[in-house]
Amino acid sequence: MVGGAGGVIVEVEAYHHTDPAAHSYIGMTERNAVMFGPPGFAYVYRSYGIHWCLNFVCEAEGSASAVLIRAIEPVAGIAAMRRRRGKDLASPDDPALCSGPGKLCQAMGVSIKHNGLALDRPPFELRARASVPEIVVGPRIGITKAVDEPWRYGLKGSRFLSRPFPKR
DNA sequence: CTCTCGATTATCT
DNA sequence: GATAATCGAGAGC
Repeated sequence: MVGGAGGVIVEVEAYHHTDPAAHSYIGMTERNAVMFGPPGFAYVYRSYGIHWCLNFVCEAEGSASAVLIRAIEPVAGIAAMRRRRGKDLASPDDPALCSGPGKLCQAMGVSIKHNGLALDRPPFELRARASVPEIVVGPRIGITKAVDEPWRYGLKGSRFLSRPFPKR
């Protein structure tokens, strides 16, 4: 979680430098430089000029890989997140609060200030899951290249996914 | 409920 | 100047 607000990650997408849709595909730029650095850091960028997206830099043979956080299940700081979203969400656990890259970043107040920060120091707090949940895999969403690559991972049956996964 | 389309701005070519 | 790993509103079924 981030800065006292956050929740359980329920959906992610994998990217690495051989992926045409990844920012690290073309090569290192000023923006994605953190992806080429050591793992365990946050990579934050702007999408369509108005949304923030949060990634975790991962270790994958030094190949500039990262995981995009697509959705979380709100657990802490829900009131603060609702305030930041500026929406009148009917139910306290409304999936619309964090069911998407842009939404969860807005909810947790993630911005360019968090780019390149370590995930094991404030305001970040990364904790391991108590047990291994059931995971499903599916095609990725919201990109224009290599959409069919099955690199989207989600928590099976979660109501907080940005979109439901296909049956398998 | 599903699908289409416009908004908005840092970054890249 | 063109592009984008999205969101949300609004039209059409």
